[in-house]
Amino acid sequence: MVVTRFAPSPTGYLHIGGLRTALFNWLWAKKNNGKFRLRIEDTDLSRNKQEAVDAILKAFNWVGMKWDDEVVFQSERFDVYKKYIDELLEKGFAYKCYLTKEELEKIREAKMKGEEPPIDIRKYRDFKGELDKPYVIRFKAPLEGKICFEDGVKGEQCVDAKEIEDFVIARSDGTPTYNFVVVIDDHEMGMTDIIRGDDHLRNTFKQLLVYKAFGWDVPKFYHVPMIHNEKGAKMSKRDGAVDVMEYKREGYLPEALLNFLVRLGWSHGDQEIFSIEEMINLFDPKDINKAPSRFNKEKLDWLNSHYIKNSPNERLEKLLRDDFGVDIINHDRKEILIDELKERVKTLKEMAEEIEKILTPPQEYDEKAVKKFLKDEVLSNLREFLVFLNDKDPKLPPEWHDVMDEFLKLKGIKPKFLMPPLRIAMVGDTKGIDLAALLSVLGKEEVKKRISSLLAKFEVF
RNA sequence: GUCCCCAUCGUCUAGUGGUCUAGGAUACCGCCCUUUCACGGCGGCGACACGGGUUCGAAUCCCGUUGGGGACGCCA
Repeated sequence: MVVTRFAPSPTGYLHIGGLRTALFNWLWAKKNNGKFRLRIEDTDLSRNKQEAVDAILKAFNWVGMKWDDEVVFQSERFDVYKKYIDELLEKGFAYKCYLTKEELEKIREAKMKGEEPPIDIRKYRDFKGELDKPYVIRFKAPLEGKICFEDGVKGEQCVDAKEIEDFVIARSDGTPTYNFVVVIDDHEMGMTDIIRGDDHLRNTFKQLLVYKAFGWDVPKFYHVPMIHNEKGAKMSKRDGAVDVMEYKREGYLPEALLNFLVRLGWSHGDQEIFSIEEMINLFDPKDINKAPSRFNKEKLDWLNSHYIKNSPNERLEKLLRDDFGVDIINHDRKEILIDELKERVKTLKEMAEEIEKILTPPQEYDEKAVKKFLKDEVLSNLREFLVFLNDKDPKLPPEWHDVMDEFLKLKGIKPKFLMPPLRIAMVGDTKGIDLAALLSVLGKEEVKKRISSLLAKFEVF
């Protein structure tokens, strides 16, 4: 059985790049009728935050990716790790290192500058005694040879053993570190396939050594290139929306986000639109690209508008109410309103704004529009239309259309002397949904009110 | 600095030696539809980073250059 996982560290929110990695893992598990598991990597107690965990789980809920079994928290498994660390210590695969933080800092600085470190990081590798000083536990990495593995995306990956240092597996406070616990958990959780960002490629070699030390089977690795920002560099908070939930707040549908993300670094011929079912059926990590890709908001917008168009009105109404505080559930003409709007907006947020704009009487009138369309004779048209409306009772858009037509014929005037001004009276400018639909949504009384308001402001007696 | 990864339209990508005068999508531009703005329809602009090989033949294979990215923690 295929078992995959997503293993975020709780740092505040679910990152958009993390979501794509999670999606790939989830799809692959689903496709193979396997399991997709969640593990919170919170070994660094100083950074552990409960709200962060909640935020991540919430994001998963929003996009509808369900994980199997219970969520594993590494912070609750320290005794397990301790056992394995002791085992490595006993078998001579690991050792206590008494180097101080200051000494380590010097080594690190030298490495970054490309200089020879002043102190050998393996100083205590063969030290037999015990010192009454704080220590970390390091893994004894091989001194020579090559370490290799077959990456499912990038092919065979090798590194010279001397490139891999004796890495820390337990801190001086006894807590275990990432490269160690990942292996323990992936093994105990039965992981068969690991799809993760290629920023982990280097770590894989260290992890391989741990697998080997325990004699465990090594899962299949797939290292997927990162998502870059629109400038081509690693995405960071500076780039705006990196928090998945930000997309919810901005009015994106989860399936649009998922569709967008699945096509970032993965493709299936020319296909652009994928339902969740199609993604599951068609996804295969062997089709993941080797090159990093850039985040591209226009494409996301396009997908989102596609999914909005294809959403049932009822769903849209609920989202509008729950997420944007625009409640039109009881509005008589809500179907017309939603039908009109869903065809033209890119986001739910935009839709909510449009609804507000329509349902709220205009506070002001667009200057340019007024100048262009509200000539004196036009105002008298509006006044006459107001009267004309008295013994009419249009309800649906076609009826409103007929009423306007009739009026135009009766007066012998062109549409532009009635329609744009009418629209200005309704919403304050000349842009928006079909006029007949707009009038229908507002209803005759409101239409009259708004015409009167406009006349009151511009009519000169 | 060291090691590693990558390289097709602005962007996401198809493409695995001949069917490529390189396909799709998005963005952009134009036309049509339309009282308006959008949507939609149609059309257009637009790329194999460069230089060497290999081959009858290269976007596809090899080498180098350039460019971009990543890793180098008692973070994950």
